[in-house]
Amino acid sequence: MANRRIRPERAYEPKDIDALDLRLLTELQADARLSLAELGRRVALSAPAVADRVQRLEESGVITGYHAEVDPRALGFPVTVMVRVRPAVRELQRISKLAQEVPQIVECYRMTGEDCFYFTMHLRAVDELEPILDLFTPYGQTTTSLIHTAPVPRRPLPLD
Amino acid sequence: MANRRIRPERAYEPKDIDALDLRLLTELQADARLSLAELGRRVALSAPAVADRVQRLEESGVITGYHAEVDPRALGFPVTVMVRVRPAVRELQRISKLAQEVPQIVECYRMTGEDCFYFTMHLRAVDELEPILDLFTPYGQTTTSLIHTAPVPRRPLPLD
DNA sequence: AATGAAAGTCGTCGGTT
DNA sequence: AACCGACGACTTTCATT
Repeated sequence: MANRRIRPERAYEPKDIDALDLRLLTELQADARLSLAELGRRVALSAPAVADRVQRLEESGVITGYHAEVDPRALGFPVTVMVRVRPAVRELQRISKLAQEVPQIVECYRMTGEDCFYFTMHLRAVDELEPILDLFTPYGQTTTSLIHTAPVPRRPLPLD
Repeated sequence: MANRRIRPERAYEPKDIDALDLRLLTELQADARLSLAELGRRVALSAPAVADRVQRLEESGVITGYHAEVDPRALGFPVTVMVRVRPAVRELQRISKLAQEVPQIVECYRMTGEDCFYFTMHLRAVDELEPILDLFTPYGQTTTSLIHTAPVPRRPLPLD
């Protein structure tokens, strides 16, 4: 067998993030459209100082993006589905690739356990479900759940 | 048994969203900090017109927020865990409540199937896992997976 | 429903502490 | 690392179409 060296992702390095950075991150997680001036008022810093810090957080990869959150139902996607996949042997890559190619899938993760993939998708109707699942069944066993409610809707990381 | 009337959430109503709105939503999903002026340039509309439309999308609940996305690992949460819960009888409410109360949990959903809750959390170390799972085990059976990678990192709803 | 113009606010840059 | 001041850009409001 080939000598496969495993290269772990760079281990966790606590970039030097201070309490002020955490406050800025908390504010921006709650409202990404706050002006730099308003952020400055909230943390008692001038706008240029805030701009510097935010730019540093972006460039160091702490902030990875700013996104409007939309309600899929309001946009004609009333059905949200979570699918777990237990892959057949040697089909891991194919499942990753398929997930990337199906636009209705808004996230897919690889994890430990038998069902080592899961993905979430938003559909215009339940009719859309079967043809999508049929894309995956050749390469693994799927378990599908319709999402009803969100006891905890997506919320920010607590940074206190 | 009491007469329990089930009130469904208001059925999906296609709010009048036109192609221009969808373009604005696509832009704001990709970059929530775009200025109204820049949005206007991209969709060939004046800044006040964009401001009107965006405000309408916010007030009608299509846009539910603007959030900075952060990398949990860069902030000292190198462990991401997905937990499914198969509740014991009559313990559904208690599980919802617990999920709300554990700050490391960043989302929790109720769904169809035997494991009818799932939640995701970010931890500073695997040591944190056991005490959190122990909060839930009195009320249901948990299945835990460590998340490795994201074949599809969170991405916007396709609105074409 | 969108535009153009005006007033106030904001982002950015250079220089300073 | 943060502040200040200045200029250009942006946001917001209002009158107009």
